[in-house]
Amino acid sequence: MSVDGPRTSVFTFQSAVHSHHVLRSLEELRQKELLCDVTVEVERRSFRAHSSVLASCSGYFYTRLTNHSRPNLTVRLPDEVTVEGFEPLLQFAYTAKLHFTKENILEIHRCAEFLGFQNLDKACFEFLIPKFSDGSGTSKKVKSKSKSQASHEKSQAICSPNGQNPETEEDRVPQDASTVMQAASITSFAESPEDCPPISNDKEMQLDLSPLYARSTSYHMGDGQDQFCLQNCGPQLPSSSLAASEVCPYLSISSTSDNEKLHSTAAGCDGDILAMEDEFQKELAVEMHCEPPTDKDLNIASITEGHFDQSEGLMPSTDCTQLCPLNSAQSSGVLDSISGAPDLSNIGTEDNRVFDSNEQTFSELTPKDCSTKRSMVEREVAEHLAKGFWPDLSSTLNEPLPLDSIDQSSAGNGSDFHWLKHLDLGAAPDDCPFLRDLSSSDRHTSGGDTLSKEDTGDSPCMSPINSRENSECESDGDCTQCGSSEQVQEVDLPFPVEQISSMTRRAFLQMLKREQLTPEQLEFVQDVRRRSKNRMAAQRCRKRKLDCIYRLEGEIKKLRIEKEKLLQDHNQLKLGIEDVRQNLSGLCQSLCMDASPQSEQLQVLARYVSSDCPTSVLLTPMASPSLAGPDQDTHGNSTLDTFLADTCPEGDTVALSLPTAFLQDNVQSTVSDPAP
DNA sequence: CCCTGGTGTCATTGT
DNA sequence: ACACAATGACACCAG
Repeated sequence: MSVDGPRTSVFTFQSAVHSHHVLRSLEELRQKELLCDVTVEVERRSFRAHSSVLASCSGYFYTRLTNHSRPNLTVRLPDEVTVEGFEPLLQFAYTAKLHFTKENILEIHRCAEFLGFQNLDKACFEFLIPKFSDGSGTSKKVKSKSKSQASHEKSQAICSPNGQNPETEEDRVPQDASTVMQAASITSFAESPEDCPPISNDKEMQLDLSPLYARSTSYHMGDGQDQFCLQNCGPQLPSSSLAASEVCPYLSISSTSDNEKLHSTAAGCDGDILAMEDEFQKELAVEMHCEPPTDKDLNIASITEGHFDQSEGLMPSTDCTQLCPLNSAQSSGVLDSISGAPDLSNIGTEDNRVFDSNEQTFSELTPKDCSTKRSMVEREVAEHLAKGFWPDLSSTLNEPLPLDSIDQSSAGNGSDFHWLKHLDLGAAPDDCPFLRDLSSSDRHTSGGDTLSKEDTGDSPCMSPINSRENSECESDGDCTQCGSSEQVQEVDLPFPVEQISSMTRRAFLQMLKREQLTPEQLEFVQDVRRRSKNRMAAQRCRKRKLDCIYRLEGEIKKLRIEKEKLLQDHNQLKLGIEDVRQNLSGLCQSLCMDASPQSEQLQVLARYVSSDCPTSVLLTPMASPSLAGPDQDTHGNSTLDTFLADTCPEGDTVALSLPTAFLQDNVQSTVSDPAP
C-alpha cells in the first residue's frame, strides 16, 4: 500500500438534459424570432428559423444554406412544399416531435422527402402511411398533389448536380430515384380503394423522436433536478444501473401483471417526486405525448390506450405514472410483457378501456362500438410508435448482458427490452426511492401467498441474487455471498434473498413470523443474514483499518517533517554553541594571562557571554592547567563588569585560556543553563 | 509457481 | 441471554 502518489480520478458528467434543453431554447428563440437568420417562404407564408437548425435536420436546407453565407437569407421553397407539410416538419426540427393527422401525413412525408428530413422515414412513414392509407380519408388535395408530385419530382431529379436551380432563386436538392419511386408508391397507396370505414379525422398523433435518453431525464429538472436523481440514485446505481436511470429515473417496475398493480406501484411514489413543480409536470405531459391545453391542435389522442390526455386534468396531477415516461404506453407494454402477460394488443382487450378524447371520459369499449376499427388502427399505430423508440434505445445500450429471465418472459417482444437488462435492481434498493418502490411492490406482490418458483426465478424484477444466471457470484461455484442459487431454489423462499440482509431486525422477525418458514428455510435465512451482516462488518472493518493506516502514514509524514526541522535547529544551535565555546575559551585564555579569575567570576563571565555581550569574548581551553582551582582566591575582582572593564576594552577580544576540564565543569554548564 | 491484494467466512470477544 | 459489531485468522481467487 502506498500513498506516495496522489490518486487522481477523472470523472465525466454527461448531461442527458443538455441536448433537450438546447433544442427547447432554440424553439423559444424561434418563437420569439430571436437570432433567426433565415426566412423560409412557403406558399406565401414566411417562417423565421435558424439556418443551423434547418441545415442540421434537412439535406435540402443543408445544401442551400451552407452555400450561402449572407445573413438574413430568404429561402423560397418550391411549390412542391406546402405549408401543411412544412410546418409540422419545422416544428419537428425544433422539438423532435412530429404532429400529424391522417390527413396531412402524406403531405408531411412528401415534404420530408423533398427536404431530406432525417430520422423520420423508418420510424414513421413506412409504417404509418400504409396504415392510414388503408383507412383512407386522405384529403383530395393531398391525393392530387401526390399524383402530380410524383411526376414533378421526376423532373426535379434531374436538377443541376449541386442542387441549385440555375434559372430561379429556388434551389433544389437533387432527389434520387428511390425517393421518387417512394413518392410514387405513396401516391398509389393513397389512391387505393377504400375498403375500410373512414377513420375519424379528429385525431392527431404525435411522434416523438427525441432520443430516449433525453426523454428520460428531460423533465426540465435543471441542475436541481439532475441533482435530485443523483442524490437519490447516484452512488447506488453503478454503471450498469446507470442505464436504468437513463431509461427512467423514476422507473418503478413491478412484477405484477395487471395495470392495477402497476398503478398501485406508481401510487406509492416518494413524496418528493409528487412534489414536483408545475412546470415539471407540464413538461412531463409534453414528454409523454400529452399536449398541454394550450396546444392549438385538435383533440389530441394519446398514442396508446392507457396513455391519457392530461389536458383536462383528468388524471390526478400527482399520479406517479405521469412522472415516468415508461409508466405509460411503453411501460405498460413492457411491464406486462415482462411479467408474462399477453402482449400489448391484449391490454386493450383485457381492459377494454380507452380514453375518448372527445368526451374526456373513460368509456367501456364494446366490440360493436363503431370506433373499434378506428381504435384498432390507432392502437396499431400507437404500438408502432411505442416500439419505434426501443431500437433507438437498444442501439445505445447494445452492451450484451445476459438476462435470460427477461428474454424468456418477454418472449414475443424480447428484442424490445434489451434496455431492461441494464437494470441493476439488486443495487442497494433501499437507497433509491425508485428501487425502494420496487422492493415494496415486490413485497406487496408476494403479499401473503408464496410466489411460485417461476416467479422468483424468472421475474426480471428480482434481484440477481435470486436469479442464478446474473448473480454477482456466478463465477463462484460455492458462492456463499448470498447463498448458493441452488440453495435458494431448494429452500424456495417466498421473498427475495436480498431483503434478508437489508431489513431491520424487527422487520426481519416480523417477516419470519408472517411467512411461516420451514426449519430448513429458517436456518438458511438466518445463515444468509448472519453472513451478510458479517460480510458488511468485515468490509467496514477493513475500511477502518485502511483509514487508520492512511491516517498513521500521514502522521508519520508529518512527524518526519517535524523531525527534520528539529534536526536543522539542532545543528544551528550546535554551531552556535561551538562559536560560543570558542569565544569563551579565548576569553578565558585572555583572563588567565592577566589574572586568575575565580570560579564565581568565570560563571559570571559565562553568563555574560551567553547574554548580549557587546564585547566578543573568546575562551580557549588550555591544554594544561595554568590556573588555580576554583577555591583559590588570588584575585579580588568580584564583578565581571569591573573585570571586563579592566581587561577587555570595548571592541576588543579577550582570549581566555582555561583548562578543558574546568570549562566543562563550570563554564559550559553555566552557558547551557544560564541563570534567569 | 509465487506473491500480493481483495474478499468472504468463521470464530472469538466485547458491548 | 441474546443480538450485534468488531476483529483476527484463514481460504480462495484474480492479476
